[in-house]
Amino acid sequence: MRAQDLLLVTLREPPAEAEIPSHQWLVRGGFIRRVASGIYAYMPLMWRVLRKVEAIIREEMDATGALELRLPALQPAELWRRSGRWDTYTAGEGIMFSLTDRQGRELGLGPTHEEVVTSLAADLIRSYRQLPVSLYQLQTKFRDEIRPRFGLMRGREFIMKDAYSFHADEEDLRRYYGCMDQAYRRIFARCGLKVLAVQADSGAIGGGASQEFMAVADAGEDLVLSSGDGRYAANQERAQSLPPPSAPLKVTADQCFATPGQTTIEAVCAAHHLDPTQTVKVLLHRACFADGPDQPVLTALRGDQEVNPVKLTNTLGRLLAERGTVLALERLDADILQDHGVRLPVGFLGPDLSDDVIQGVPDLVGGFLRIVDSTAADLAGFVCGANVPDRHRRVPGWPALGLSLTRADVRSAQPGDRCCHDPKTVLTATRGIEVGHIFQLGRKYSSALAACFNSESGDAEPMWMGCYGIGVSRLAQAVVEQNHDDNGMIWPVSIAPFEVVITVANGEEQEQCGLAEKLYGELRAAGVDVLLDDRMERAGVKFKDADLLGIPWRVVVGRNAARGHVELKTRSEKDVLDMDASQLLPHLIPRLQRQRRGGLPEAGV
RNA sequence: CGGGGCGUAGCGCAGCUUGGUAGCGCGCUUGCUUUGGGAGCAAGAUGUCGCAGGUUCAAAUCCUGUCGCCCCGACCA
Repeated sequence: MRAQDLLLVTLREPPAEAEIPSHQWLVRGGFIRRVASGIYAYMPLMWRVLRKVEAIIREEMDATGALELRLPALQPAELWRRSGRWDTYTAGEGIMFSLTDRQGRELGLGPTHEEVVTSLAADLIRSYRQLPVSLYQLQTKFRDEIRPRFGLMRGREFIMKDAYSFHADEEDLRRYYGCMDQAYRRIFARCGLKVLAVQADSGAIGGGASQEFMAVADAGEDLVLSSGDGRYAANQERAQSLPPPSAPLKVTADQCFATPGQTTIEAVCAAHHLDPTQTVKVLLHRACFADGPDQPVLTALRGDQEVNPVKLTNTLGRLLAERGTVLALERLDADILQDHGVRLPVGFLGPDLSDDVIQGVPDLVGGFLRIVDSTAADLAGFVCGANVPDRHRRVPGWPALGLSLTRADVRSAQPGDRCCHDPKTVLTATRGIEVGHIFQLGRKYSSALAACFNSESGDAEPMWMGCYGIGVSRLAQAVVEQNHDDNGMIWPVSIAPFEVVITVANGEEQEQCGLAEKLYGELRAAGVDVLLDDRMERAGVKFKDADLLGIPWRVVVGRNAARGHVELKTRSEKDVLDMDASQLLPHLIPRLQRQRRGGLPEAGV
């Protein structure tokens, strides 16, 4: 490709819309252009990168025996009603774009494809002899994100590789899940991406075990907690740890005491010589369901701990399984309660807060579901609010409160906490970009959509399913986020838009042009992805652009062209190698061949 | 949706407080010079000042509404 023909438009200044480096560089380099919020055009350079990423994914997926296909983006509501996800995905907090056609039929633009693929599997798979089957596609997905952000990182339209596997039993599902784990590690390594595999929450997709692949980056939206010994890593949403030990507190009698204006744990502790681990704090939430009024929830935690909303939501989903999926978990807003005549002694709440206080609040039904985190439940004696303004209470132990409580782990693990597997190591925090997520779905979708097969014994059984996603466009941007400097992007050879750029220092010098053309032809003949910068620009402009675009190898045909010499330089190193033009290919080709393998260990070298 | 901010030339911005000829830098076009790290000089083109109402002799500027976008919080590849 010649730069003349590339419609190369680079920007000298970072665009105002871009916040993080990878977004700025991609826009400045002319790789992407914003069309609307969260909607981007992939320009020719970006498209070349994406196609290379997709090729790597195809190779590795095919190697696991998966079959590529293409499912429709436009999907009937009926299918989603059968899995029970239509309402949760379109109503209120829903993430699916939906529409009605001219006959009044409801349709959705696919944010994911479990329903479609499962119903196909139900149609096609009759016998255990056909299993296992793994299907995948590379496709544009649509999600009505509340807040699109960071260019391709969180778009409303993005490219995703999604795969779905079907198995006769759980053991085979586990086996294939392990295969996918390995395939994913190879894919990311080949793309030059540093990732952490971490235990994850399954979220709206549901199911059993799941693992996320996190590209390490400060701009990442997720917090990963990992142990120094490499034996444990988890998304904070899911992470478990040993809480710091509590300071013992001897409470001989149940008694109230005055805490005027002391509405925070810190204030109470400071005024009464207490440690936060000797206190219990209370949080009030409402859990929203599709089928009616909200469930009030009271959560008690040890004073030094923070609630983990994901864990709490999951706990509520289990306890209230008959009400379906928890659509949302919201803090009970004291101001709103006050509008309905409910006066809460905020700052002085205790676990035994009476159900009476919320009677008459619209959209709330019944009394509190009371959850106590293990950190609080383990306290023998503690201090908590007395449910009366300006008063707290010493409690000799939970039996003294006479409550019906559900014990659960709903606290957030924190960096610095001791690890469960080895109390001598502590958790440290890393930020990460979720580039892949693999799930063992189990039989949730196959049961709902009657995707059954006849087993060896002749019984009809729902298939065991797994699903496996990679954010393709997000991955490409994550690579830039991990690989850039003050001058621009630094692509790994394996997914670079071009492997080599030939920069003609002075386009008016016949000798330079002639030699550059000759090398361009030779490199192309050798199967190298090469860009010839033949633009009528000054050398400085071409050097700046070559750096900005991040092409890994640069050949400069300049002042030494007269004696048949060229310069070879990599994007990431400063050193320049001056060599006879005839040496260029013998020197470059073997190195390129190695680098095309990405970060994989070299075989047979 | 809640909170904060911004819409002025292709890009980045000033002008708005105090209403009166729409500006700067980069980019673009032409010419000359220059030619190894975003060149210099000269000449030039480019705007329904987001949109709609209102106030006014007069609105980019003041008022009302509306749309779009960005940032901080709850969702996800």
